[in-house]
Amino acid sequence: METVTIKDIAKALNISTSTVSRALRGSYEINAETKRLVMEYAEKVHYSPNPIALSLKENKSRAIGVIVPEIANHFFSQAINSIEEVANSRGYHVVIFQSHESYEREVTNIQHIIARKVDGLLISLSGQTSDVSHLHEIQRKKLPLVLFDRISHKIDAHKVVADNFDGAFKATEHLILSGRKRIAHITSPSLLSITQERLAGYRAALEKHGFQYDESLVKYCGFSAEEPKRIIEELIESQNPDAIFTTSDRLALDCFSALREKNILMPNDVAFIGFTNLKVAHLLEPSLSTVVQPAFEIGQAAAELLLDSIERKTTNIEQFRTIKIPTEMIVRKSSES
Amino acid sequence: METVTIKDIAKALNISTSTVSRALRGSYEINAETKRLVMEYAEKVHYSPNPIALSLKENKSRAIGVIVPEIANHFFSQAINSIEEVANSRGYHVVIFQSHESYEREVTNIQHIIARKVDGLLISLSGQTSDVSHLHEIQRKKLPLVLFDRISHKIDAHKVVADNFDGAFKATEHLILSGRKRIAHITSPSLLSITQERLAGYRAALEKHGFQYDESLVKYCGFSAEEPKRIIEELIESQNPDAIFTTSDRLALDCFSALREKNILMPNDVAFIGFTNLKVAHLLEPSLSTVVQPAFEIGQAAAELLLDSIERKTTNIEQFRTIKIPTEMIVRKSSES
DNA sequence: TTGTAAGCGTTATCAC
DNA sequence: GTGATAACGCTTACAA
Repeated sequence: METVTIKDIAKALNISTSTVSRALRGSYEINAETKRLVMEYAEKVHYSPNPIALSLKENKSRAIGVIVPEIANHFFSQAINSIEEVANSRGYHVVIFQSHESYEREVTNIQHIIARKVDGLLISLSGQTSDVSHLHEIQRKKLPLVLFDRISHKIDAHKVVADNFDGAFKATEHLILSGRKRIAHITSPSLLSITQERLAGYRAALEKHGFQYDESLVKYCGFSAEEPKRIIEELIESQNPDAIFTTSDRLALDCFSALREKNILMPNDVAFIGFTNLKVAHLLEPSLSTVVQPAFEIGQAAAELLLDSIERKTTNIEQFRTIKIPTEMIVRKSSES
Repeated sequence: METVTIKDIAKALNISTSTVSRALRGSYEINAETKRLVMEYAEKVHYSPNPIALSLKENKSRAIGVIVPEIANHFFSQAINSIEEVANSRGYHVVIFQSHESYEREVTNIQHIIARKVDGLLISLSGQTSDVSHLHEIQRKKLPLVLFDRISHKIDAHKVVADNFDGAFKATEHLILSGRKRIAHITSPSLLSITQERLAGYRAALEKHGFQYDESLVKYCGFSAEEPKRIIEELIESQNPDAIFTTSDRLALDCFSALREKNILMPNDVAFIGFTNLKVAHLLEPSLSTVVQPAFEIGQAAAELLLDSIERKTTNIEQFRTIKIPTEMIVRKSSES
């Protein structure tokens, strides 16, 4: 990787490196002619400043770290999409890490991130994360931090989330209003903030309409390939729901698969709604109404919040913000049975 | 972002920075006691070396750049997944860029990448990319480069691809053997290497079985939201295919949608096969046989090739390799009409 | 075994 | 208006 440095330019032009530097960054105290000369030569040899040297000098890397449970998950890849967009437009680069839903790997990632000297960190917690001392460590080091989507209440920091309560409320109410009585809720691990918020929305809707909350209709699923399948089959068999409200593409698909196998028809036998991202959702199953996860908006807001936080000099007496992105419900005609 | 440096340790222990450095990196020419002291203190104050300083010194960043058309695409996010895994396990970080299928943005990304001083680059070309002088520029700078999936024949470099010819051949033959006569092929922009390879496989299978290649059954689609929809509808209407072989999740979904709207049944009226990634594929439509895109394996092989190339000192007289990953065809019973 | 000093590429602070 | 010099954090000849 051959490179042209400021030194090479200085040597070639028989001037000092400081002059070159000044010319390049358009300092005013410089001879117009010298400046032109330098600029021309720099252009000619494709000079580009070494960002690593800059980083060392300024003690910042113009890179932000992003830790997500899994890249190959539509929600997170969409979020990363917008994060990348915002970051790039503001001159930052994005360094990606995956926790693979493992607390340990999340901690390791954090260590890497700290060592890497990124200027800030965006994180969505793993399904196993309960203890957040690794995040406190980040804050102790005064590294700007924004949690998004899967957050923790054990830490005071910037947060960006979907309005999961409202989304779940709307979803559940939709099922109720279309006449369903036994509305199952299949959701993510109970540890996660999104799980709790959605459960609360589900319960609130039930209560509003005079339904009794029935614990046996609620199932938490991990991220393995088999567990959801098993749990869902069990639920369908033993609880006989006439509607299902689920919280991810993955779980929705597993539900469809299970229903298909048992020859249970949607929307006749079972009405369905889910928090999903796939544009495919309604192709998959025309009766699938959806609460769209605002992945793009969450990533965008999180990245902007982080960059603002990085660039604000007076980072000390900073108020932590929590941004809640509204969700949109898309109701398919065919589910209005 | 407060930090402990080697200097702080030296000062605290009243020794020189070089001694600290030597102790830390376990140099042999050092007193065991001094070493212990340094190690202990470093541990205590959570010392971690500044990778930026290292980078500057060694002129390498231990980061690799990845340019993909779109992160929020299952194929690429899966590929990034394995790239991240390989890179991390070998002590590298992954910096992500998206071209958004735009040649211009690809060029800009390359400039960023070069400026960023990554140690190597993985790239999958945009749908608009024909000219590859930006890649030649990369090579001129002796920056290790691996093209994956969407490659170009205009450049001699390491490449990792799926066996698209074979996959397309198998897919087409499968449709032929199940009795189909008018097999449409809906595919990506004709510029792309994958498009050409798959088209060749499709043609070869037709020829083997004595079918005449019919241009009007082959349609190229861009990546906009509307174009594929329009093209597909037109094709179905005017050409009356009894089978469709398509080359991406996106296109498969658009086909399903179009067929549904026209009340054309699968697999009775139309048999279907596609290059897809979604595990969902067969849930979507039980008749969908699939040639699985080996995204994970491609990413893995590409990352390994790149890192080997980076770490091999004698990068000069290096043979360029092309790795072809086999594809697997998954045939659903119900498509054997 | 340890310390001194130079150097990686850049900019800021002094002189001149 | 320009040039020398120090500094960012670290490693490594070279001296001691």
